[in-house]
Amino acid sequence: MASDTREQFLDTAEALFADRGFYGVSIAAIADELGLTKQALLHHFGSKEKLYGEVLKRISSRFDAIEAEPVVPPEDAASLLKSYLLRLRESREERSERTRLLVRELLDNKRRADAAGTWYLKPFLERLVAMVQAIPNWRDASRAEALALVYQLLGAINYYDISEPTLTGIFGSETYAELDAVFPQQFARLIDAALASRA
Amino acid sequence: MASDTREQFLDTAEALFADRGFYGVSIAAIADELGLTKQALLHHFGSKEKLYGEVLKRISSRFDAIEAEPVVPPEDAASLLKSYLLRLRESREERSERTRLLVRELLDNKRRADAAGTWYLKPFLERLVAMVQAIPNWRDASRAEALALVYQLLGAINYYDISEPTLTGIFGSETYAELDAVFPQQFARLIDAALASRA
DNA sequence: GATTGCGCTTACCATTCGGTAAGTTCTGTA
DNA sequence: TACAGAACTTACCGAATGGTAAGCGCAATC
Repeated sequence: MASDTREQFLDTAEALFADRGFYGVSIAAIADELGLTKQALLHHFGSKEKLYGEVLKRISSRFDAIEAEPVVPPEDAASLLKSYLLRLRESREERSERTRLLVRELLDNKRRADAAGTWYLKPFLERLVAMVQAIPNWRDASRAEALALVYQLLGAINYYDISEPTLTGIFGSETYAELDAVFPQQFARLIDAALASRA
Repeated sequence: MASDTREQFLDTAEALFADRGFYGVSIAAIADELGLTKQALLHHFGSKEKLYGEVLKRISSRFDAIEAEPVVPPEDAASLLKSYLLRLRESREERSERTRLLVRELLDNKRRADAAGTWYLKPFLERLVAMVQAIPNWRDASRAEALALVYQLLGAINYYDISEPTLTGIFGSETYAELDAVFPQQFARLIDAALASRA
């Protein structure tokens, strides 16, 4: 059960980093969560930076796993992309923590470019761009155009994902629930409209 | 020149908080930037939290300023919203710092809900929702539906805004420049398509 | 049955953190 | 010219930070 502790450290570190950010979490706080001392953590990971790096690495590998998923029955390219994006959205429950961490990394990696040198998003984005360019309307679109579209759609999901506390704060939890119920349909319409926008 | 120093503190604090986050910046670092001591900062603001609160307040008031801007010639509601969103996007240069800070606040305000109790985004969002509901196609849309749309469009912009370092890191600066050139047109098309998506 | 190495702890350290206390220097005012 | 208050500074402080050093218990190995 040696690597079990390691895995538990990575789990709670991921959760806490997502919640409070790199500088907002002390290694002692992470260890406390497991009833261990911070030196136990340092024993396994060497330093806080390395722990953070391993958390990112693990997320990266999970992205690859999503990619590798069988992409359901071979439909036309447009509905393939659509179903992929909708599936991405549906997995919010399990994904929101990762999204928060990812957005924090987007904000921070200018300063800590060394650790982020892995660019774990790259294959994910490439895959999406390829899916867009497989759609007839978009065949003649440049890579940049396809990427712009992809990024706008991802932004629509991810920005919403990190806004739950703020939105409930502003509008109250019942209005937020209503919003959350409506969001997927609206997003589906947005995808359709965006993909059709290119004559 | 008394309030000048105050204003300078707010400026550099805003920049540093946007860059590194609340916990990533010490008040000493902010003061150093101006060649002053952290006690000078405390003299003006009392505490780090209060300084942060004032930074948010100032951003909030700037949002109101954007709102209050004359909304150009009275066109139809749809192009009104479109031009507003495009103007919002165009001001990215001056806005990106604010966007980063805002996104950090979206991520953090669950923990620091007291300071964020102002919900400075509310009037801004309300205004956008009203603009959507003024559009014929969207007149019968629920508030939640309109809000979902608004939030998706805002997400498309803001998520992109905070991704510049990552995107240049992944694709190189020349590809990013290409992407950045294409983005506004693509966003304009996204708005059109989204607004038209409702029959 | 001694030894080795892993998982972990206690003890400790220098540094940095936000914040307090007590001046000092300058400027405007009566 | 005396005084008040604003704008700072130097000098601290206790707490928390990330990290080092050394050792303890225990299981596996020879």
